[in-house]
Amino acid sequence: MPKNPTPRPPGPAPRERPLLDDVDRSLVAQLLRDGRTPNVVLARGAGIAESTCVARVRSLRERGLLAGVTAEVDLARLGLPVQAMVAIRFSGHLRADVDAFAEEVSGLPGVVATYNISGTYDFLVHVAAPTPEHLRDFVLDNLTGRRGVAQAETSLVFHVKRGTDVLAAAP
Amino acid sequence: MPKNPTPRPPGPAPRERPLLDDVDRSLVAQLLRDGRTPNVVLARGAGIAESTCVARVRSLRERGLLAGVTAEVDLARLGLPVQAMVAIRFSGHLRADVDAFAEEVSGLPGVVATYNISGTYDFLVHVAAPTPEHLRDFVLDNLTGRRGVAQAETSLVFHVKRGTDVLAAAP
DNA sequence: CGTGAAAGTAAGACGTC
DNA sequence: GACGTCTTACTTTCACG
Repeated sequence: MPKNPTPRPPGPAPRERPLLDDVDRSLVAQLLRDGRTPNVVLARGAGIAESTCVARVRSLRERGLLAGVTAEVDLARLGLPVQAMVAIRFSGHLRADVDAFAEEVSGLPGVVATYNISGTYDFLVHVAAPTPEHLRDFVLDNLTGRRGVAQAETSLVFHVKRGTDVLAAAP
Repeated sequence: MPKNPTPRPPGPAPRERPLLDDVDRSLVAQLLRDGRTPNVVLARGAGIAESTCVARVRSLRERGLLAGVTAEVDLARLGLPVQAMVAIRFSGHLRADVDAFAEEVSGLPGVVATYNISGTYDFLVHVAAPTPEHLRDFVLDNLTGRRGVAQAETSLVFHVKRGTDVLAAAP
């Protein structure tokens, strides 16, 4: 493992330089639209040679900017037509309880994602279930009853639409 | 285009048969973990021949079970360290306003996803911004001021953890 | 429908500028 | 760092069980 030239002390946002030039930006944008975009197309789109493109993408991966690639599935057609966002509020806010929550809940069947948030609620749990009954059971069995959980408010998710231009907000 | 043997009349959930056998399940699960999993590995994992695997995956795509493949990015490292979930409540609930909301908002820079939900709020907008100031501007400029929007409650997103076993809930 | 083997295509490593 | 070429590995097509 190559050690970083600047060991960057613990801090929130790595805000040194452009960090991403126009080429990187183009590559990330393309891979965001289609994670299986072939290297040739990637290279043409960014205006660089194929071999250079391989190197750039690898660099992006090694620097952690590109985390991974995942398939997008239609949960309804997979037999999970009932989706919900469950807002969770903690009572004691014990550090141990809060920390364990996301970790444990993310591994439960049907959990799409867990959001640790500020405000009225502490967590949002995005779940998918085969039927409303399954959803109810999931909430009662896995969320409401959990240590430290004070309240759970369930909202049905009618539709999810992914953003198409997230990157445009990056400096 | 091959026409469907069963034109399936308008209805909510396609709940005919297994719809997915064990092979399909294995393929989807693998592609969920890594959308770039090579066909060879996919085939071995599912216990089928490579050519069969190609056919199965294509079938899953054509049936709409596999929608697409997208790269996972580290928003913070991309210069968007401030994430928020903005809960939106509508006033009049005009069909036109509600319909247009998700469509338009999803295209705005910084928007990760838009959730149309039931309950106290009508929408959740997941956004990413470079700084808290940018977030504030985004909410005021693009959400609060929008036609039909009565209230917007912003919660910072500290951490997002994707579920690791969504499929296990499928029947 | 599933399979094996051959043809077509893309990805990754190397030497050079 | 970026490039072009070459080797390797993967995907895909096809005739067949």
